[in-house]
Amino acid sequence: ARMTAETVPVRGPGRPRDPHVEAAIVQATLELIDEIGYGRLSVEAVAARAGVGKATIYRRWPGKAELVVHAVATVTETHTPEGSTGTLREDLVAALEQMRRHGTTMAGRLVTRLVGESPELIACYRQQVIEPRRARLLGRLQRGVEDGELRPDLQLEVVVDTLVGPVMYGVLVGGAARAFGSAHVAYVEELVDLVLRGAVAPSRQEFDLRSARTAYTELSTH
Amino acid sequence: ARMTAETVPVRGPGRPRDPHVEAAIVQATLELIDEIGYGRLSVEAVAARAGVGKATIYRRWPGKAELVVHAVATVTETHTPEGSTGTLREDLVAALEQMRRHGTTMAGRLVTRLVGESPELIACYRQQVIEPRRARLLGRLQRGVEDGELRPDLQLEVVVDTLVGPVMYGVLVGGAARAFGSAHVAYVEELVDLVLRGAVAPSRQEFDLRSARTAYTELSTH
Amino acid sequence: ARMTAETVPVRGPGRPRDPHVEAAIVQATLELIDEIGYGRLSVEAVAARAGVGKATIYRRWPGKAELVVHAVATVTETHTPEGSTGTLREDLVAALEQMRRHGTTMAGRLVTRLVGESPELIACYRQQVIEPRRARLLGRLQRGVEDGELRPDLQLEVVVDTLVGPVMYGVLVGGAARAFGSAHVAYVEELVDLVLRGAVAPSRQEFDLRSARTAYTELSTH
Amino acid sequence: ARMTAETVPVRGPGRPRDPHVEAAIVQATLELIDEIGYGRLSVEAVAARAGVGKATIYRRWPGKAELVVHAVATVTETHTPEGSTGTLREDLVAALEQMRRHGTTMAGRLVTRLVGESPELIACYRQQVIEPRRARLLGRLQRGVEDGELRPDLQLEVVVDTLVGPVMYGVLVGGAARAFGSAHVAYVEELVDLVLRGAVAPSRQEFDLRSARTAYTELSTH
DNA sequence: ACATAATCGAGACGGTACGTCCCGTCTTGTG
DNA sequence: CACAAGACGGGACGTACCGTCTCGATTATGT
Repeated sequence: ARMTAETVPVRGPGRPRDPHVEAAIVQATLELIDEIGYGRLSVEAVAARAGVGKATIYRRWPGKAELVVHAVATVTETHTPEGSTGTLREDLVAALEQMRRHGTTMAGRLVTRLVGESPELIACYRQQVIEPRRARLLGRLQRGVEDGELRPDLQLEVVVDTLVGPVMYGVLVGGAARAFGSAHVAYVEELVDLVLRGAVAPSRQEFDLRSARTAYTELSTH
Repeated sequence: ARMTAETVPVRGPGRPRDPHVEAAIVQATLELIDEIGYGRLSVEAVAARAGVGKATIYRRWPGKAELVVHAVATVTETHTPEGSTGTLREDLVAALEQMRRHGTTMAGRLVTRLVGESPELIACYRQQVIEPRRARLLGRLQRGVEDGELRPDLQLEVVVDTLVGPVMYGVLVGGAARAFGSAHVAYVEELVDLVLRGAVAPSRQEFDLRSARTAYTELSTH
Repeated sequence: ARMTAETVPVRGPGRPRDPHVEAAIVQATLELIDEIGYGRLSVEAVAARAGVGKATIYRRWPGKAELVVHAVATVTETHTPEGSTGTLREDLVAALEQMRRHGTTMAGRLVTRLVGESPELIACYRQQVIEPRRARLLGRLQRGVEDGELRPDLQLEVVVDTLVGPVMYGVLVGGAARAFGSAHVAYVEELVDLVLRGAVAPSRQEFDLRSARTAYTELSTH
Repeated sequence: ARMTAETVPVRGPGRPRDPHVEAAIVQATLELIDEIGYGRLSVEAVAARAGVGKATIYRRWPGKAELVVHAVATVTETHTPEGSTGTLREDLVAALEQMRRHGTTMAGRLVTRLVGESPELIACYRQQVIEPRRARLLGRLQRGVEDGELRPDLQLEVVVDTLVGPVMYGVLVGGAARAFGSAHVAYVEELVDLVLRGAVAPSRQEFDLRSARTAYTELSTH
């Protein structure tokens, strides 16, 4: 089943779809999720608030879940800072920190609510939101290998998971990230340090990791 | 809101509640969650499958969410496997592997369906299933520190997350674990090796990690 | 397909249907047909006015058409004057006149609107409304034959049609009954006289028909 | 409300209307009324079957009702059969028989579907189909009176109804005509005989009716 | 023994929302 | 302009469940 509105609408005959209408629907959806939550949200209410017929919504998305995923993804997609100009460590921390913070925003919490709705939804969410970020992280790690900063024998896919997994798991279910105050960047730094320590090339060990050492230790004794 | 059926039903006059009925309801609930998911599950269907009147369900639980939490809690009451007697690496791999396999059982699939549904559901799941396992892993790591096997300056909570997170995230959402065939133990081994490499005390590095190195590499080139 | 609510509800298990509810629905239906017509009538509006859920209506009737037929039939069924105590001519005139007037009442106009909706509806209407009246007329004619008042060689079915047909056709489509003021009983009398003149036994001719001769002639020159 | 397409479409500038299009629409309309009835007919379906845009229909007729009236009127434009050259009885039987048979054609079935739909529809049908036939019958009866064959004190309008009513009522709703097989001409003959017996001048009674007496009697005892 | 009282299955009830079908109007691009 | 295609706001359709409420039939306990 189609999961999202076609991004390029295949200009056929007939009146073309009004992009303003789509924007209004997405806007109304986001507002309503924020106000009453996913569970209580109804397509009927979305249509009413957007000043739109129900059929206009169902013409674009198969159902409520897909509409919401698309709406959330719309909000999410933005803020994709391109370049990575810092240290490897800095870039990883920045990317994960952004991911972590995303989990605490409205949009992130929405997604949290949606994952697990159905296999299709998970697939949709992965494709739209997760994979791009994984890919970006993967690219940065690849460069690390090329620069001789990381060991050449790493399974980078696993390394990415080892970075992304704890953060997203913390967002979805809650682990140390919650227990020790996921609001703080120190958690992410500790995570990156741990993984990098096992990932950097032996010759660089001393050089790259001597930073941000104390922050988390101090925090965790609060 | 009350979350579970009263454990001791205030023995008074009148016909007592039939425990077989409760069992049938829970069974039907679990089956239906597994088959069609929480979202599409209806109390009506549960009643029909259990051969029970709707009122009989509402007499015990305030609503669908509470029923489901109770049912899942019933299943996931931990059957804690015995202690750890192997290497640190062996023990970690074993624990994570069990966790990963759990995600493919019915109970595990149930959780997948429930993640993100509601704070109560997550809380229940964490308390019943996750925390015991985290605690066990944490204990094993602590022993590793005491044995001098692991660095003494580690934030063990973060280390636990770094091990549990990727596995559970793979189960719930799918990452490299899915891409490279999460069915294989090699994924878990690669993960443990990566983390341990960053976690073992410098003096033990050479000693502990020279194993299971090739398996994953070979697999991933299939 | 079932066409009407079951008259005797086959007392099974479960909560029995509330007869007050049915009455309210029928009442609301009749009111709304009267106010806005069959075409503009909606089950939704009926439910709202009756203070009833839509499902409660659909539990009893398959759809709008059947509901309306039942409601109209309810109104119609009443006013079935049993005995026939007058002359043959008087009884026939009375019966047809009642039929004609019925066509001008609300209920009658409603039926007019319904006939032609679908073959099923016509069948339903015939069974519920027309056939009983035809049967009554037929019975009266039969008595006329037994009394020696009518010719014994008549096809009474055809005679019934010859009496009912013009009246109902006038109601449905409009003929002389409309053109000459269907509001007046004289049309029916003229019709009965014409038919009887061809139906009475030769020996009774002079005796039975010498009445009500002039009324219609006078009217038609208005 | 305007009822038909403009007959002369105000020849101005721009592309003229395609007459083929109009024909296709009318054809599709008639087919669909015959197949699913007026109630279930939709402009959308008409457009689809005619291979035409909806706007093209609404450009010609204000709505569904008017389209249908126009389509039906198109079909029923009377192909008036020639005069009457036989006996009074023969002519009446022939005229009514033609009417009866008409009810079994597509055009006739269309009318069945339309009766009672709306005042406009009935008016259109009466004007287009019924009145010409009534007028013809009336004329023939008038000649019967002039010839001294029929009683001079008859209300001929009522006599026409008494002949037309049963036949049309049988076609529309079903009476004895259905019960005894309206497919047979004997029904019409019995009807005509009954009415004529009450309508012929006393002096001619013996002379005119001694025919076709037995046919129906035999049929009805099958 | 027998009334009392809570349970059970079944299912009707007033509602809310679903996703679909048309209505009649309006934009497109192509003759 | 007319035309096909089809999007649009709107309204009703008939269905599925919600959580509540009778029903009649059980099944214990407390007299």
